[in-house]
Amino acid sequence: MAVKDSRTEQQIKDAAKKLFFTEGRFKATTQEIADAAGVNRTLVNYYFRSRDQLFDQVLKDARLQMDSRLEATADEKNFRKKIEHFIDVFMEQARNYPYLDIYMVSRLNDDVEKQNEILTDIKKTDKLKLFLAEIEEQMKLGTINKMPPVQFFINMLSLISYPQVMQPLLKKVFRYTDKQYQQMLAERKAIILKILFR
Amino acid sequence: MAVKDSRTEQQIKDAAKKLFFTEGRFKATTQEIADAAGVNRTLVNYYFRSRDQLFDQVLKDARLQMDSRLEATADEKNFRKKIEHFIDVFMEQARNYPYLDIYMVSRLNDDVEKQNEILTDIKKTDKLKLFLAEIEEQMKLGTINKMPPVQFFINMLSLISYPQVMQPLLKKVFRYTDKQYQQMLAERKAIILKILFR
DNA sequence: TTTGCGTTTAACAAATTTGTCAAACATAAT
DNA sequence: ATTATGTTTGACAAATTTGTTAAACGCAAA
Repeated sequence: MAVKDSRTEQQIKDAAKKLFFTEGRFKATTQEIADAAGVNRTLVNYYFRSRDQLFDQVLKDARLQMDSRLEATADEKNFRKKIEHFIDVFMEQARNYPYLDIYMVSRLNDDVEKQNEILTDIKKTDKLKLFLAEIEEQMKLGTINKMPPVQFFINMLSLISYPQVMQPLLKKVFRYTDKQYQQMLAERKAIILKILFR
Repeated sequence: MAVKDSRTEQQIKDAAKKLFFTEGRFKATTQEIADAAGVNRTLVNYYFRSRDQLFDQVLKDARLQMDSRLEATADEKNFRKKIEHFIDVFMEQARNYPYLDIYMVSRLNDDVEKQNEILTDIKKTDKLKLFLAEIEEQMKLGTINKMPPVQFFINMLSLISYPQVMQPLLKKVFRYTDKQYQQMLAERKAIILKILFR
């Protein structure tokens, strides 16, 4: 009998993820996704039944990605090294999937009423709680400036992600070539560290 | 004769801007916009000819808004006060139109090829150049940490805007009520100032 | 009142996007 | 070679969204 193989299903999902998360083409149609995957459009229905179900699969992946990112705590005792590791992970993520976060926000805004069930039960993970506690501890130790730990966390996220999300616009504002912008982004790890550690 | 009055045209544009910039409903249809404006859908075509032309008008407004924001330099001699004024302006803007920036990015990503002419000639304004020069000067004076002035500017933008853009998601992650989140945002001016000024 | 002109509306047409289905296809097992 | 099972395709139907048109409407000037 025929083997239930076919990487088509994955190809379609990957194409959708690339369009949404990497290229920020939020209004991509199933036709565009199929084209990007190099397959016939009806295969989207064959494998996912409907456009919405494909989108929900993709959203679910985004959510898992975010969860795992929030859990991405290093087995590093040294706090500064741990933060460095966080920045590396987040920056790499933001480089590959600059629009992942705002895709999720966008989906949240789309429904408003429906409150997409995939995004309902997002919550502080245990690791995140532990991390926030550790941040607070380090503030007491004086390694970093005192503030609500959540603010420290949000600062870190902001400084990493926003320049990636805004890349198309900021490139125009500053008249930067792609190379110049990447160079600027590369400089940021050190700058962010300096900011976070007083 | 009949007066060429009718605030309908403006109502439609305002409704679109609210949906796009304030609510982040990027996939809003003309029907939804008309509903939000409380008018018949065909009036969109009557006043703007086509959906795309309305969207371009809205985009043009966004662009003007951004331009004026980049120009929003205070007649303030004291550098710190000037930065405070900037933060106030940007925070207020981000509060009213949290999705304005990413709407523009989204539009830039939509076309890719076409390179929407409305967003082609965005560039460093003179005021922005002057501001960057002033930032550099202040670094020499030691008021703020040394780094490429553009990085200082981007840090400021990131710390202000990202928490607003990500509000729907971060509210879930941290299990914050709306009130708690607004409280957290309100705390940020002082925190951002502390970060920017060493 | 009537005329003129801009505005609003509903019905309709066109365009775009999504979903269905039956037939063709591929390939491994019989 | 034939069969069985999963995959792919094109043609078609349905749904959604956008655009057009002619008629109705409102109101001020003649």
